[in-house]
Amino acid sequence: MAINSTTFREIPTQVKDRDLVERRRSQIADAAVEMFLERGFHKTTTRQIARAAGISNGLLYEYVSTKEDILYLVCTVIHTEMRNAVSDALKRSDAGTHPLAAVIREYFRVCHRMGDHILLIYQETQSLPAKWRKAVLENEIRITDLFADVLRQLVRERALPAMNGDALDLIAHNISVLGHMWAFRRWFLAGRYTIEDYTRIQTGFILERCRETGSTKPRGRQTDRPASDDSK
Amino acid sequence: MAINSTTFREIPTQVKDRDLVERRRSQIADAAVEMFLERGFHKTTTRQIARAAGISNGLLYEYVSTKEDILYLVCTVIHTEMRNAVSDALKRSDAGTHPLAAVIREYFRVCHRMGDHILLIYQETQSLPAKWRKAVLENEIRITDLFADVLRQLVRERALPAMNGDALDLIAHNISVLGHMWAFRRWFLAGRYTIEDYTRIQTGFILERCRETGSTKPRGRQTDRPASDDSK
DNA sequence: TAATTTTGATTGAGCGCCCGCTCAACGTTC
DNA sequence: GAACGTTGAGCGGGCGCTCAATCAAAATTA
Repeated sequence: MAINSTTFREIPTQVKDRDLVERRRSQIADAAVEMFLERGFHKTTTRQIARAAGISNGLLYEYVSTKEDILYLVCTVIHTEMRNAVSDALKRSDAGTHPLAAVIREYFRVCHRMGDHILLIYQETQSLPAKWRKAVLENEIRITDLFADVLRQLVRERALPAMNGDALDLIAHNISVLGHMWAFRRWFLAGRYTIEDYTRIQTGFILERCRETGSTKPRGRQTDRPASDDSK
Repeated sequence: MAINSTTFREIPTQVKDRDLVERRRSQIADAAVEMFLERGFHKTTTRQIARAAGISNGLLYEYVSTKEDILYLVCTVIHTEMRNAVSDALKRSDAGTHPLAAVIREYFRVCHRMGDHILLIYQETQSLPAKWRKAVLENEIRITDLFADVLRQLVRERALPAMNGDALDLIAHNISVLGHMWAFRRWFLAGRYTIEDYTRIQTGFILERCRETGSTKPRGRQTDRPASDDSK
């Protein structure tokens, strides 16, 4: 998995060859992801990472200057993969269902597949130096923004009733987090729901208000109310 | 904050005096909570904990046999406090609003107050030995169950429309997690919503389906549909 | 009651290990 | 023979945990 070029520039290195840096960092990140998933960040040693990446532990420190750098690489790789998976899914427009339902289904599928990775980010973000923690949290928001964009688009197309911005943004956050919820409560939820059931029920909740308006042509029963009826 | 007597018995000790054990463990847990909130579990040393608790680091190990034991104490203390806060809130029945709205408001208030504690549990649960991690996760479910109980009660009283068990349970989980969401996305959300706004909008989403049925006397517009209308 | 022993709580110096990180030395390529 | 990439032994320090010694108070004895 290639590493975001921004991240690439943020972490200093002595090595001149740009391509080599990117390749080595990918090796390192890929090896580290595996180990962090298994043992967690703190219980994994830099020696183990180097060995798994197939390089000496001295060389490791030519491409990275602290162990936290590695964690940052890992978080970036994970977010990049999630973002790509989600935005790929958004492109494949899925006929026959409500477009929002399709988005949610694809996203939840990603959360199902990458459950451990999501957990890892929740758990280890705090171990990053402030500057990079901020970057990681903002990556999280960038994924949420994908949903907000879709929602706005659907409102514009009248596939969803009009609503105010605050409510719309929160729906985007809810989609994000309800996906994550499957990841961090899977140990419990998977015992009583399949991911399909989970997706169906949650989609029901999220779409509640526009459910009866059909898939693309809303009857606008509620559109007369301008927003989410929470007029202060 | 007194420590759950179950936990009390789970952790072995050489000290005979039961009261003393409980008192000392409270000292230790209280000191540790503070330090874990500030520095995190891994960056806090047992020496620091002992010092903050006002005892020698040798004595620490008379009441606890590993550093992880301390983390378990801390998690238990936090869950006990949350559970108490929530179930206290449930007793104070709040007239004038939909009873579920009152529950959500009180719970979100607790999440707001204890945001850092909630984060701590999300982050550090993984560091516990398997046996206690399980116990901590189950404590999380016990809180969720409080909501499920309320929901069932409200359905019985017809303050909420009938719905099937799966959907009802998931609503309880959603309430839990949307409260947590305020904790772990506060750095972002607090910039655009007050906790009151957040509560209002989220309550709107959760109550969507029974919103128009009034606070206690539903008109039953939807009760004819037996469940959450997701008939497979 | 005074002296003595026993029991249980407490101390803190220190052991042993681990792990992040460095650096002198060594290829390799041009 | 530069320039660059790579190696791995080893330094330095930190930290979880232990244990012989100490203190306090209760129990026992005279």
